[in-house]
Amino acid sequence: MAEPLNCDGFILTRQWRDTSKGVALEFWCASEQGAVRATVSKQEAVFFLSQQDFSEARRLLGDRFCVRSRRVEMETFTRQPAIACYFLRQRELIHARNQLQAAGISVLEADIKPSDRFLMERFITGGVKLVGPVQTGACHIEFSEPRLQRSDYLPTLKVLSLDIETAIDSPTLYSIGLYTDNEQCVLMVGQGDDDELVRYFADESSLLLGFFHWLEQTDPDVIIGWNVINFDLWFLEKCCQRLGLKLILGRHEGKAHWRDTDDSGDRKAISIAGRVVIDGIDVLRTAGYHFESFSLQAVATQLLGEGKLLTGGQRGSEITDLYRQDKRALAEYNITDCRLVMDIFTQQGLIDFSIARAVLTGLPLDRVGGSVAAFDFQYLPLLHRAGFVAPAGSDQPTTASPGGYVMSSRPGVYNHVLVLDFKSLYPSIIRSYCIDPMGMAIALCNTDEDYQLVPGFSGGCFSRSEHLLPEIIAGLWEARDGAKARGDKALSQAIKIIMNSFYGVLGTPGCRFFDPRLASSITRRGHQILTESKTFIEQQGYRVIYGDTDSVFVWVENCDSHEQAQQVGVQLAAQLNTWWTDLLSKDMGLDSVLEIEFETHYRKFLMPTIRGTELGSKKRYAGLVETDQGPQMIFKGLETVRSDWTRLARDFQYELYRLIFNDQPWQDFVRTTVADLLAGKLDDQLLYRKRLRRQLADYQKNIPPHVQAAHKAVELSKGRDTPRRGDWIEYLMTASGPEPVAYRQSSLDYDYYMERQLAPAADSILHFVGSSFDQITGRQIGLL
DNA sequence: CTTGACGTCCGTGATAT
DNA sequence: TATCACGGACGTC
Repeated sequence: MAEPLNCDGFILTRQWRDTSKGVALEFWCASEQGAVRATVSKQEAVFFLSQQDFSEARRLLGDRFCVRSRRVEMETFTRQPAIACYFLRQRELIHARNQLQAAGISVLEADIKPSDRFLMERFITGGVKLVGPVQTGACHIEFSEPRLQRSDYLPTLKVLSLDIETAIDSPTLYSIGLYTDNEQCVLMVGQGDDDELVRYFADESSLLLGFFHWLEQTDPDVIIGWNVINFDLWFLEKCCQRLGLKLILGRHEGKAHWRDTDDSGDRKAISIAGRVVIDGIDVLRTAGYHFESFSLQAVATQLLGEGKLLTGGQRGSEITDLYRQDKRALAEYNITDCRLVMDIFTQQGLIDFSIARAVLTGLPLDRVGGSVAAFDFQYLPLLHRAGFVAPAGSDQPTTASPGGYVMSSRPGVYNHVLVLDFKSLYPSIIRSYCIDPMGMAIALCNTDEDYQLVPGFSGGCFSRSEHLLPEIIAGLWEARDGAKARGDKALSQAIKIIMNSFYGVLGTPGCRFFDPRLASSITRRGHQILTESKTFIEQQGYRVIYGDTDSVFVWVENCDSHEQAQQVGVQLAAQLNTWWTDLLSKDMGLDSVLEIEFETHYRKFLMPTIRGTELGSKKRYAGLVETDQGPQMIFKGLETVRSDWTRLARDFQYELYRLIFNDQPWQDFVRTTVADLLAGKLDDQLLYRKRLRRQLADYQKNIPPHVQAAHKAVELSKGRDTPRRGDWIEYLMTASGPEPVAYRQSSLDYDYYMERQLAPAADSILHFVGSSFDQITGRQIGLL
């Protein structure tokens, strides 16, 4: 029986499908009352044409190419009247779109999925108020034809951390670890007495069926894991195919649907009705975390200070040994990995981060990437209400627009260097200079000579009063300030990423609003702002020794105290802000939201030269800052922070810089390091680690060292150890060239390490103290 | 399916000397 | 044997 209900929910999944009566939409939500399914049927599919193209379309396809059409109160970006064309089903829309596009007609907004259009036009980005009749009796709440409205509701999601264990060399499933806040268990293939942790199943089929049953009973909203889609779930999919089962992971017996997200088929996406799958690696990347290795072991160690129960290269065979000899121990290992993933999510607030991102962008909770889609979701509904239809976007080859401005640097070792940087430069340019796709369309079509435009670059210009993007950015900016004030780092970070991506998409042809004039009007304005800021600072009597995109590095030459340097920094920032505000106001009548901040004071600073020249380097420097915890070294771009350099070189450079920055003797340290290296005391620091960025066979033009090592690994393991794309190659440099660490045959080439690792790591700084690695070590006899 | 430009460094392999 | 252009990896913003 049906009774009316009013309920707040949060959209987990969205789907559309064609039916005989029109397009049906299905939304699964999480709510206080449990899972909710809302079905909305009889929706029309829609795209737009300019009036002129509409006439052409009718000539091509006949009067009835769509079920109805309507002149709407909207214009194209070339200010032609727009016609909305409606279809009973999405497949008919797609058919018409393909025919029209083949005839060269611009079909507008034909790529928006019906479910997304439904949500975006209602500004529903996550939270939703559902009002309508519900069916009771099911294990979830079933809304039929409800009204959906945006709501600010934030859910508490039920999370399952999942991890499977398998044989290493055959597609055999051993166990599935399942970890929620309320229950932890391991389902395992084998004989044994069930206990509080482990439940045994006779074979893989019964284990999988047991898992599906467990999932239905536990009914989580979110499944998390580590590479969980491409490894765990894909492995289970393969098992199911082999055993003639269906992978039932969704609510209401929903089968998993798979989609390739790249050409190679290496990366897949999964969609499951009513549940979202969030991968720990993806969400950390999205949130801007960076780790040298994203292995669970490495990340858990860094974030939680604890690691897995089994580590190291022999893990695969250890798992098989455990499976044969000690299933209870394997279960402990399995559930530990589940717990580590859960702990990482909890500690770092990754579920809250995902929710915040979904709310801000309108993207599904589990969507990876999606900057272009996020822009559409925010922009299109506002654009429509402002009376415009979005352009079609083109795949024409385009003129490139420049990126950030990187100054040439003045190399040297300095005592006091200040870094001032513009806070969210590109977003603040968009706001201050009214950068907006619609605003540019309006300005370019304008014929009134007295109309006051905001000039851009590369032929771009903008309406002073009619724009959308500056307001969108301003809204995000305000939300970010709020998040910062509340100490909500995840949300603040999420907003920062989204603000920047809204600039990024305008510069990529994948975005329908792409236009080099838009991108250039942002980046070239950035060049101007940086260059003129430099001039201003130099007029105040300071040298600018470097700058990159949104920052300037200021040398305070005559300075003898930390306090004095700080004062200069604060003062310069204030002066620049006033100066820019006045300039925008006087010259262009604009309200500046540009804001430069005094960010860092380096007590010691090194700007290296390009190796083997006297030219200043870019994107590489180091310095010493005073913090509450004492002095701290900062390295950017140098060997110390590069994962493709050996531990030897990285630690050596760090320590050498530390000594020199602290005016301590360093010569003995260099000599000792060399002596230790030659004595074989540092052999554990000589490993090179590089990623195979492509398939082994694709390295044709030349064979770099790590690829040579990979080939040797294949050969020496008789093909059992064949590195694949994306794998790390670990190798050592030996008398016979690079050799994989696991199959090394020749002796280590210490000379090579001295010449190619220690010397370059040291010379960048020794250059400025009038010395060199060779001079200290006496490795080469001069010719004089 | 889809933010990117800019930059350094090492090593390879071709070419000139 | 020296020089050069390019491929490849990884970093900064």
